[in-house]
Amino acid sequence: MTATSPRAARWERRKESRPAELLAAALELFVERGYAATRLDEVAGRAGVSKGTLYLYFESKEELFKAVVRETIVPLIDAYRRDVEGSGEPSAVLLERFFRDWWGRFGATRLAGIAKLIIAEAGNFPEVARFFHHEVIEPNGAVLAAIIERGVARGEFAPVDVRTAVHLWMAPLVLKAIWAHSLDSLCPAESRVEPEEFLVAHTRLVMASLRHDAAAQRPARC
Amino acid sequence: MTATSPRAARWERRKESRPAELLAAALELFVERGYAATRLDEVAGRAGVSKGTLYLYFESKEELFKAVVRETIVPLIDAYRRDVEGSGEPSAVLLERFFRDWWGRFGATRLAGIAKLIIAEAGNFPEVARFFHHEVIEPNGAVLAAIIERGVARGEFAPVDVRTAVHLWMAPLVLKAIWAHSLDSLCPAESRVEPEEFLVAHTRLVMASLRHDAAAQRPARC
Amino acid sequence: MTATSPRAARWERRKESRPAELLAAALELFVERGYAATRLDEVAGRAGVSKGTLYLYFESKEELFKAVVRETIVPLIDAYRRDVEGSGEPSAVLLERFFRDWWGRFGATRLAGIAKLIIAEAGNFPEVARFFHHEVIEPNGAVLAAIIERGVARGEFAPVDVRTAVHLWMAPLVLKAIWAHSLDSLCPAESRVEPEEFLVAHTRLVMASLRHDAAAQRPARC
Amino acid sequence: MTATSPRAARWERRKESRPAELLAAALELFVERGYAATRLDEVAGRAGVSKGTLYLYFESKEELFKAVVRETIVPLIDAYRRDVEGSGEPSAVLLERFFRDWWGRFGATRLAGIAKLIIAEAGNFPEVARFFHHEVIEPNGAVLAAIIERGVARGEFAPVDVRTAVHLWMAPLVLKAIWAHSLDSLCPAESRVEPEEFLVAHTRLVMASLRHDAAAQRPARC
DNA sequence: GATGAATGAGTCTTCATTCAT
DNA sequence: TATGAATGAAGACTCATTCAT
Repeated sequence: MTATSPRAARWERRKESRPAELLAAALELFVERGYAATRLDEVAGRAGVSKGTLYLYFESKEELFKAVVRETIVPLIDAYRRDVEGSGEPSAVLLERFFRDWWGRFGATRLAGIAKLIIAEAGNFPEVARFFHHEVIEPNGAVLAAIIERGVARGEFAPVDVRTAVHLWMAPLVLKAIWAHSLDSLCPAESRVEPEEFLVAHTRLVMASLRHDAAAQRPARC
Repeated sequence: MTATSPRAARWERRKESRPAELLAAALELFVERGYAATRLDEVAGRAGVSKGTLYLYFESKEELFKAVVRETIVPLIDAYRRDVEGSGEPSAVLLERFFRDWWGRFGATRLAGIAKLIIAEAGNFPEVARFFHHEVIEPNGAVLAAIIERGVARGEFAPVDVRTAVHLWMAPLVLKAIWAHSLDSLCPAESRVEPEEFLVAHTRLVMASLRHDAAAQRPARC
Repeated sequence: MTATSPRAARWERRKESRPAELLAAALELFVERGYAATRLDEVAGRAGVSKGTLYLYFESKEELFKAVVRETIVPLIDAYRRDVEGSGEPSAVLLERFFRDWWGRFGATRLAGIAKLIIAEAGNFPEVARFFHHEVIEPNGAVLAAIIERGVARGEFAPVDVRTAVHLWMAPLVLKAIWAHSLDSLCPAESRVEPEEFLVAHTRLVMASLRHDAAAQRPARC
Repeated sequence: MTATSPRAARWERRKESRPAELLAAALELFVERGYAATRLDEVAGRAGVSKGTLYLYFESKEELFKAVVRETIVPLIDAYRRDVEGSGEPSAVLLERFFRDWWGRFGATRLAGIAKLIIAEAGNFPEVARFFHHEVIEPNGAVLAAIIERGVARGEFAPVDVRTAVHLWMAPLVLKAIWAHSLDSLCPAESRVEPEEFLVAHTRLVMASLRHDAAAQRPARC
């Protein structure tokens, strides 16, 4: 059990030497096809080793799957935790940066694939889903919540229900990230929206709702 | 198994109702476990028939899968199309009703499960994913786009990029719907947000962004 | 058990009412595809009845198979037996007529298909093969043997080993008959020989060997 | 299972020899039972491997079948082609040797089983049947035809219709060969004729027909 | 460590057979 | 009698896992 996360006993990291290529290949295929439809033969093939070699590093397909999730997530989370720090800037700036960072750090990375994978496999691997929720979703939500609370406390934002806001504000980014690993590659390009454009619009949307007069909650002209 | 008739349990002729029962059982399992991890044995079992009976109605597992998607979607879409009509009401009312209807019609129904399933299986069944995109996502987006354009044209809404807005505004509802079929059932209840509450907050968020002064696109206090 | 054949106890005929269409359809398919590859569904379909109806007349696929063999063979054999009678004609005439009759009665009829079928299924249905041997091959050979013996006894034919001659002389006709149900339909027509032509040549071949001077057994010029 | 090596019985690596062992086992069973009635389990069992191992070497049952046909035939044909050469001997000697060689090379070998198999499965595998016709039957017929033509050209044989003669003269040997794989093993030994005896009689029959005076085509005493 | 041939439990699929109608 | 929906045992095929090399 590593020292970084005393919470999840079952999710300890093992040999550091474990070939990253195997995990990378497995990640790609699991994301692309799902757990059951991914064949270890192909994972091995894509990593350039023989099938038997996989078993030198992972006890079973299921352990490989868990390792992929764990090893992909943990470094991201660890790095993330180091970065989230207060500052004297306006909360709106923090918020805007939070969204932009999230996209750069998570939405546009392999974590997005993991998210899709976990949504797909939650029913088959509840424990993995819970791990993901606990290690990724909750901490991330906590950071966003802290920014919101800071903004409200400092009178910068209109008061909101924080828990709801966290869900509501994350959703577009999360869905966009997931989408990139499923339908986007299959659908006509002209119906897609560029991430940057999407990100800007999303930020604008959130910001608009935070203005104090927005709290009046009346749509225009009504 | 379904105790609708007092006849013999083991052997029953029900050609009429069989396909629907099989599709319902298959839908549940496909959504819960994904395509590959769903055993036809179990589908049959859940529908109260033997494995062989499945093959009287569906040529193969893949055909069953496609039928599940098609038969679940088409009636919903058909009903939906009949309902989408103009009116003299303010666009904001239309919009609000659109979101609420969407949730009632799609988000809270089995279509949400299908959506999750298709996201998960897009890589394995690209044509099914395309079908879904073409039959569900696009038409739905078109309706929302029409409402937005109407609002803008009538001067009720501030001008927006319609395509982006459609994606942005649908995302929270869609993700909420998908979530209900994956992580929600596994995660602590206290971290969840009630759909009604979420819907209200979402509507408020969108409405705020539509006020003409919101179009100034400056976050509060900045 | 019918009176016509007291030998084969297990091969008794049953209900006369048994639809001939079923047997005819089954015969065609069994000959064409073999026992295992023939589906009862298709037999029923070709006979224009439902699958269940087959079971009103035959206890199982195997019984159907045996019935096909039995019912096809027995009438032919019965008719055959009535025809084989002595006469004052030269043995060569008898022999020639025997070959021609055999072809007309057997070689060009469905019996040829049965022969092919039994050769193919002998390993799986040894009992059926034995029945065929006993009811068809042996009696037929006996008739030919009688003709040969008559010819030799009357000094018309050079002496031969009767058992060998029977096999040797029947073989071309039998193979030709079998061929008609397997390779002939698939192979280029120009490589085929017309039955009539073949029959004539075969008769000539046999006749040549029966001339007394042929018994010298020296090929030409040697 | 094959006790060639003293190593572990259950687990053995023999990539080199496996295919041949599998083909041999498959040949036996296909010939004995036909295609459909042969279980891959049994093929594997007879070859001393597990079912899955078959699939390391052959993609499917059908491919195995085709491989059996191809691999059994091709070497025989190849060897055969190398042997067929002219000589200064009398054509009658060539002809006699042809029959005897054919029996030794084909009639008494596994090719006879293949022939039976193909006759039985022609309807289900027409392309295999065509392959057999093209690769075996036709070339073999061509060799025999060449001998006949040579004999006629040199005035050694009476003129005959070559195509008919080829069919007619091959038939007894072919049927005898086929018979060995179907009815012969089931029928009383006393009704059988030894191959050697049969071969001699057959040769004699053909030779008799080739004498110039036989060409008169009148049966004895007629 | 690395390999890949071998294994066999598990799935999809077929089809002979049954039986309520 | 006739039907055809339903059954379930059996067979082709897959693939995670093992292990001799």
